[in-house]
Amino acid sequence: MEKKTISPAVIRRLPRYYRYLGELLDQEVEGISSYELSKRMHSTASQIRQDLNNFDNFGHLGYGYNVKNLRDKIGEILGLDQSRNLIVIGAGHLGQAIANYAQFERMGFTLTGLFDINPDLAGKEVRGIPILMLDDLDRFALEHRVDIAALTIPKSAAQSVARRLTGLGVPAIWNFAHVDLEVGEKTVVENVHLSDSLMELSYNLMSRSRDSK
Amino acid sequence: MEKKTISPAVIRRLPRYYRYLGELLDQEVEGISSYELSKRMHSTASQIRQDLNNFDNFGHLGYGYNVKNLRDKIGEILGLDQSRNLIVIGAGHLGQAIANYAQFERMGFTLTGLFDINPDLAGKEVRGIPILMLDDLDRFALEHRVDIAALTIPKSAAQSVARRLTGLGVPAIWNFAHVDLEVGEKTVVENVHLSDSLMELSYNLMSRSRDSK
DNA sequence: TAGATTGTTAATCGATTAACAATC
DNA sequence: TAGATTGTTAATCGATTAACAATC
Repeated sequence: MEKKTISPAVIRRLPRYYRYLGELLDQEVEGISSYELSKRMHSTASQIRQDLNNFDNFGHLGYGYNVKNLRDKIGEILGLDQSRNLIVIGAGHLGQAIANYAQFERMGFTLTGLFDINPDLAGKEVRGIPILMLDDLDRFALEHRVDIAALTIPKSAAQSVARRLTGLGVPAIWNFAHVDLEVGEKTVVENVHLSDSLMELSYNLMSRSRDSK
Repeated sequence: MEKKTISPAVIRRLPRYYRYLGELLDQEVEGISSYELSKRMHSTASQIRQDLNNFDNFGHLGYGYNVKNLRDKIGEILGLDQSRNLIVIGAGHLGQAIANYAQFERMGFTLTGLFDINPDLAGKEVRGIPILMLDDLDRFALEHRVDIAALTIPKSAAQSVARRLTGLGVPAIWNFAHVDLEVGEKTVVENVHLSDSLMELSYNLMSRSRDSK
């Protein structure tokens, strides 16, 4: 159905294009050349043209790209035109931060469930969604379609919950626990390893002070 | 002082090595070969040897690598042997999640301040650290050394706070707002763009269902 | 010792940058 | 039209994988 496969390096850049094109849209910019966009994004015109040519030919010779068309197309490629049900497992601060992040709804994600093991939280609502006990997960998953489960639980619990989720047929896990989950090939896992990110920051901070000496 | 420069691709992998070596240490594994480690990490022995040879020669012929030595060395390269003061700006759920994450202290990061603009939060404590008002930031920064500021505030406020931080001489920003901050070259910025991460997940979910057809 | 495993060079693969003919 | 800007090919750069002599 789709033509050529798009390289991982390009995929990683697509959300960033999407974000910048959204800003341009807010600023009511209708069209932009690869060169102008590259200046804004601190990228290169060459890379932008290479990237965008992975899908359809959207540019207009002598004019550039239509911001709205291009953004819609990228959104489509990223699957943002689909609607996805998201549950959050772990209703601590991190879980609630994600649950509260209304922005996600704009990208087609709907929070449909929130789970924890702490009985004190049972019934408490976040944006109209009651916190359920983890024991209810199986029943919930049978009654509702779950596309993505965000895992905001300690790493000790993450692997077993992940296994349970794949068993229930949940196709994608957004993993915030500091472990690499071992799941079958068919399950999509996206990791957000905050400690890794902080370590990279730490390294850059080190080499910065080294350079300035 | 340090020999050759280490490539970005290697740097990005170091935190992951650090994590796996920590697990091995917990399991009281003393030594491991590049081949064994590659199986655990779903990587290749060749890449591991290439990566580790960026710093000192740590391997022992016919034996492999000493887990403890190697982990310490990687920690040192990442700067985890230094102690760093961290402040969190934005005491919402995300900010509190980070403030509460005790694990960071093990890597040499100490939470020293927590700021918000909501007067209702003034004086409330998180792990013994009182929430201060953003107005107090300048005075605080003059009185205490701040190495890293985590920005867990809406994107509309992020750029101006970032400018303020750099003005105060804060060398590094851990940015959770969904904008790319425009700061001087000397400031280290590490971005955690959750929406980008979710979009990448969405893409992978799309292509998964495409493949299985 | 003999088997195991490194460090390192060479080969391959992928990603980025440069260049320019085509054309709106 | 003439200037601007694309799509795309070729050149360069960087990262990964393969191979193997050196040696504990």
